[in-house]
Amino acid sequence: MDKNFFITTPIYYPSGKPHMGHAYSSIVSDVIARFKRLDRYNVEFLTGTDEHGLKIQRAAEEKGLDPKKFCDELSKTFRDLSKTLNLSNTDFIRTTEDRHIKSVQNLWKILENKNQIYLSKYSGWYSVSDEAFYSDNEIKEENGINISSISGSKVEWVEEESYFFKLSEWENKLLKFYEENPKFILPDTRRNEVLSFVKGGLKDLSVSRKSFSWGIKVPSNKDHVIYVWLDALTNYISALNYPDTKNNKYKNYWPADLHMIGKDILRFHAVYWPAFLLAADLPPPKRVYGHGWILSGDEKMSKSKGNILDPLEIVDKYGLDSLRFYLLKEVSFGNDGSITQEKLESCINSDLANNYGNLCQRVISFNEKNYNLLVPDNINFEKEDLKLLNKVSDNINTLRSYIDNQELSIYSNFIIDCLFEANKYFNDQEPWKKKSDVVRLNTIVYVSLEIIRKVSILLNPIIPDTSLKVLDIFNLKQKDINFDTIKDNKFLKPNSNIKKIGILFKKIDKND
RNA sequence: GGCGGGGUAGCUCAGUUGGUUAGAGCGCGGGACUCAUAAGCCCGAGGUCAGUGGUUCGAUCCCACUUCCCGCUACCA
Repeated sequence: MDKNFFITTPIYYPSGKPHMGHAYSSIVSDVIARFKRLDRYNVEFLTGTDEHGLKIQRAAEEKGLDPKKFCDELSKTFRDLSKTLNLSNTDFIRTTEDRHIKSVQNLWKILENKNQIYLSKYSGWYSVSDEAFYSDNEIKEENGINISSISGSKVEWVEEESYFFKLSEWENKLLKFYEENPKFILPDTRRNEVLSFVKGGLKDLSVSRKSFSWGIKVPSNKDHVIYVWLDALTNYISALNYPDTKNNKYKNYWPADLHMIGKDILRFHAVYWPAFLLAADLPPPKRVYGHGWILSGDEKMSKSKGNILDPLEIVDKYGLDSLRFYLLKEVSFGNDGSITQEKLESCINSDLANNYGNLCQRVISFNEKNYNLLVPDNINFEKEDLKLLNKVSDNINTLRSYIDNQELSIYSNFIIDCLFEANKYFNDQEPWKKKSDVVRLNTIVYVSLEIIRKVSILLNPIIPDTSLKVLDIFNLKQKDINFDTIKDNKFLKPNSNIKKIGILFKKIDKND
């Protein structure tokens, strides 16, 4: 039986350039996607851009560009980001694509036919830059213009006809759904927030706009465009060829296993999205995970504070795998985390250079001097050898459960722990003193090579480039990198050739 | 205001279904070694586990109150 897994990142609004938050959502999703592939799942991994709305329309007008042309440029920077971050996404969806427009309009018609959408009127203070409505008491006047007292951005009074989705009808059905699916929203603290929000009562949701035109037209009324969430969220099924629910992609991959998102868009994914789907008689996704934010030091990154760490600059300066590793290992997953150059440098030096890099270096170099780059033959495992190797082999299911519960920090720390033990093993066994005991010496070197192989496979989802570089010294190909070979304590063929290895991670001199 | 989460070593965080000496990494001090990117290994210093009171033979872990931080939400208007 085929094992299928569908994971998504949010689709990103391309009105600014990609920032660390985008990079983080994408990288953690990629780690999970890659892990599931190691475990021989067919993985569909979706990312993309959300391109409609007044903000984009106005920005395009200012530049005198056709909005679609404008979006082509913006979307490309996010497509490029996927490449820069070495994402293994299998698709990249844009909300301006025909497949998506068709999908959204179809979902709309179904909701309309099921009497879930009605025409009424909306009024309120609207901020274009925040894309949010504010109530009267959230507005103040400054220098003769009205601004939001929350965000400080300019607001305008909007009064217009709008279609509404009958969200209020879904309160109890959603609560029942949450109860029956206790792990639908993770982490638990986010789940609590959603629950108390829904229990507080749901109002019908405005799902169309007349005030601008850059969007997907309401099928039955060309004066309206479909408003943001009903448009954007639907991307997850558009990419599976919805409304054709009989095709293999949809059949294999929906409902999605995991929507990975930032905590700021949790409500839309955990309340509106399942309500839309239930209302259309479609199954909701299996899980929504709202991860934390990456702060610069202990502050939110912002232009005014000048503390923005651009992911592209970081990758350029420190290398992609260093950034990926840092975000996985150093951020307690689910909580907010922070990144600074100092912490990143310290992480690179301790974990990647001294611990992992140096382990590879010392073992390969020892092998070269004593075995001329051949895997030792004539070995005999003793207790301490098996203890080290089985630390990985015996814990495959535990590792699977870490990933399936999005316990990414625990997964990362398990690997670090293996590295410490491997270094300690090599130290304690003192192979440089065992040259007269040939079988023992063979075994120590063999075990050391094996543990490097195993750990490098575990690291593959996190630092794919470096992992492949290390596994290449054993002449392993992609097909050898999976959870079947990882269990094997004698995967390496005696007397086979291995390759020399260069410096994996250069130490960073703090005086630079 | 309501609800929720949290305050554990200099820093980042684990943990304890209540039970003799509370853990890891980084940083710091010392030691032995030499295969290695002056890396790795060993030892050590450092914590009244936010405060007060209670339950208990016994609380960092349970309860109450206080205080500080964060999130969600509401409203005073």
